[in-house]
Amino acid sequence: MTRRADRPGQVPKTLFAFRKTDRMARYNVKETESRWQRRWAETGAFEVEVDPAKPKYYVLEMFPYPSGRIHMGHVRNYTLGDVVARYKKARGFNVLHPMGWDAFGLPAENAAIERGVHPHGWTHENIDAMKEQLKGMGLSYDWRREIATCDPSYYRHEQKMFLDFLKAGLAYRKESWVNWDPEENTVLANEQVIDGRGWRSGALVEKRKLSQWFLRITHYAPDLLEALNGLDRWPEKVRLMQHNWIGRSEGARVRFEIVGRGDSLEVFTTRPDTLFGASFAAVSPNHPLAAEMADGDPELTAFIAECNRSSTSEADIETAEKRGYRTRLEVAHPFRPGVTMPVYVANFVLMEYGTGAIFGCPAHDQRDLDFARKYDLPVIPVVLPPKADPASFEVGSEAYVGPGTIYHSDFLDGLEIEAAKSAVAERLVAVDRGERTTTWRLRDWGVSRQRYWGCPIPIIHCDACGPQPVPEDQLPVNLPKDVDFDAPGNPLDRHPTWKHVDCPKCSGSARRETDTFDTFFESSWYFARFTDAQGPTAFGRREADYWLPVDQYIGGVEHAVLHLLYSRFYTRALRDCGYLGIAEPFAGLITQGMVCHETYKGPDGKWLYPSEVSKGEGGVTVTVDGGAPVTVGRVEKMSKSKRNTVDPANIIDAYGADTARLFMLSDSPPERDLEWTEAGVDGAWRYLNRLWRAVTESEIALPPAGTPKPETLSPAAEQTWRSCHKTILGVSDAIERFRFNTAVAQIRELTNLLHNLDGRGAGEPWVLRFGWETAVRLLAPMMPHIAEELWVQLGHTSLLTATPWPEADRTLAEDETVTIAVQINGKLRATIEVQKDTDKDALIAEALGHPNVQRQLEGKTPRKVIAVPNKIVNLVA
RNA sequence: GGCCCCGUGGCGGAACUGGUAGACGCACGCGACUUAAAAUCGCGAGCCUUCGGGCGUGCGGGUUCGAGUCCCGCCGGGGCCA
Repeated sequence: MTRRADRPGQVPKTLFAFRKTDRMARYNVKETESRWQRRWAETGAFEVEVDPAKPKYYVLEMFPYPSGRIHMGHVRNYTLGDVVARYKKARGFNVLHPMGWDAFGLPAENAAIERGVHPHGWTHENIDAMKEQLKGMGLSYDWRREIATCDPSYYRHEQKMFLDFLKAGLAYRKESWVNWDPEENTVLANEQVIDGRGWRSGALVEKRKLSQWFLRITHYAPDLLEALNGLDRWPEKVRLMQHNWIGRSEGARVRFEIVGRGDSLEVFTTRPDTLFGASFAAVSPNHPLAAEMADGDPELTAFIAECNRSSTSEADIETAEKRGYRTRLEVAHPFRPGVTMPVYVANFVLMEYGTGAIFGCPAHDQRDLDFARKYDLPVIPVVLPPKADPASFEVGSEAYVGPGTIYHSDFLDGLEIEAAKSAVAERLVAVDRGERTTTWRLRDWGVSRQRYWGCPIPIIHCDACGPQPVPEDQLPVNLPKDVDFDAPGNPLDRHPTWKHVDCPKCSGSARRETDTFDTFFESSWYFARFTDAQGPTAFGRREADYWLPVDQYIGGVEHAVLHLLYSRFYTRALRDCGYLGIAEPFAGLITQGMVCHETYKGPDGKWLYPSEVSKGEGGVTVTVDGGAPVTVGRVEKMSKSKRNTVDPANIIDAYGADTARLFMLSDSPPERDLEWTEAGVDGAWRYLNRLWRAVTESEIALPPAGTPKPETLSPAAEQTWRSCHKTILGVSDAIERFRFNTAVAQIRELTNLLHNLDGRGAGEPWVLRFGWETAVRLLAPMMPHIAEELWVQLGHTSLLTATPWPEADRTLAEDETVTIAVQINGKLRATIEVQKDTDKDALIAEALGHPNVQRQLEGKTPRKVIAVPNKIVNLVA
């Protein structure tokens, strides 16, 4: 059985064989690829400047975190972007295609803690290593525009932006509840809390109230929602996710009078129509009223503390058991004189949503029902399902949330739900007990992190003057490098000198803010910095106006909400602070699928790397050393934990970048998951070699480059020539629609045709030259190195990268004849070859004359005949 | 639970607005070359077949001359929101 290299690091057997048998100039992948990479760099092939005379096109791939090594996800991402960039360049666009590093973040600090290396050095070493790897992929970046967000020349600008946001009221400070890891002395994001414990320390996470900086993303909530409609080159899926995340909901605020006190409890509800079904009220454990009632009540204090120990994420709250504590407070129903309801502190009410308080209508809300059953509260149905009998309708263990008619509800009786919502709101306004409102699920963006490796927040805290912005002439606030990671918590906090400064207002002694920005801050504007990466300001207005928005942005779906939403917000904030003139940063978006691989387990049940297993005789999978049986598991996303990763460095080393790139493009469309298979890479590799041999080892002497087309072409030559034109059109269209897999398929089809042309007929050598040139030019965005090399082999001296995209002759791409399917009763019975645009009657006559048709009809005349020129004939017998 | 997406050969996937289902590739089989193998090249291939044809795009129904494509209802997988 044939086998490819089982270890990615090993040179594939195919490569050995090829080298041994090849007598002529062989294709030396390594030498060729690095030579062209050098050539592109030397000629500045991808360096661009603002040029108002040319149409611009900005291609951007989500920049990586410099972890030190590229993974297959990067390879896929950057290959997709590179195809678009190179294609658009060939199409005459002034293409901006930059790359940089999302260089702040936790892993650098973890490395510092675990291995005693400084985040700065660690990050820069990683950048150097990854840059080398990226360069080996032959990507068409303008490397002069490279940025690293941890560089003060980058982050100083966002410090300035933050101060501008502060002035514009878009940034503010407030206390909020956070996940606190008591062992690490830091705040954790919700996704860093696993089962109520810190993801690294394993300590039980607490909720704490902390003063934090926020960006007022909610100010733009209506626009961020509305403008999704205009993002017509975004995947519907992503727009939907953002729509849900922003979560506009219409409802009402209702103020319930607290019995025996002068004040009232304000609740938000999306179902004001069910007000008469209310049987309790509940506040969040973090509601001021809860704190007030807990004062002197140890049991409630304990309950609140317990709630604060559990996760803050909505999904966790939703699945957790609904629990509450009954306070001694009662509230009065606004429209039911004399009726009062108990007030609970409940673990399923979120302080951050609405008003942090709800009324419970158990009959028509599942959470409220669960709660009511547990605490034995009344369940009063007020929405009668269509056709249900009011006398017998009851709510059991499932709340009724469907449509219906309101009953048991005084002045609302008989109304439909929507009408009842309006009626209640009107009445609430009339008695000054509430009104209609819209609330949003979206919350302001907390940007403070108790971390060292991030952008310092340019604020000075003065006991006398409060928080003061760092004066602009003192920017940037540089991160000090002399820090230690010996103790948990933020090293900036315990730095001996850094934080001690004078207050810019009163000159008294004050302290620097020791929190740093969330790293989503840096990625919210890097696309703008790329337009003018070396400039003294964040970016020039002229550059930004010319290049922005990004025409095509490409990255993983995992950023569908946060990064993409933050960037949309940030761009609006920058616009309103006078930095640029657009609202939407990304006009087009592709979210690529994951790169997956089979999983393997050894006899001991431990995961094995693909490089540790081998598929032997008869398809049995065994370990490479020892030959022990291996269990082949499902195809899953490549991950370190499952060990189903393949290192791109090994693949590029063994097969070259072109092969890796081709494989990334050929099998699946970009948005779908891609299964990495050794066999697939082999296929790409074989294609590359076949192509090389076909052009360089052909026994047919091709006419010199630029030879005019001969007068006469053999029928085969004519056919092939036309196919070239068809392929140009087809491939162009496929690339425009990002269907790279079908683009590759069409080129392969063309090269198969060229292989079959023996070159002896009239004009055939000319057509072969034209065909191979066409194939090479169409392949250039995908396999740029071998394309350049073959371009030279074909006798050209120009850089293919600087050569325009081939022009198709549309009249040649259209066939003179078409094959028409002939159906009888919708079933295919024959095909006929006719001149293009043959009219209906002629089609029918031709079809009826076909022997298969005559046999099938057995002399009968069809009852009905459908004929569509250039398409089909259907005879209904 | 709600909303959205996806179900096509042994496998990845093609099929633009309804019009010859399965392009291209992987795996497979046969043949050529070879002492032999690998590589390479050529050929074959959805399934069944009495070689006329029959059946086929998750299942059931519908619209249509005609449905992978449109509509309704299920089943299965995935995603987002609850």
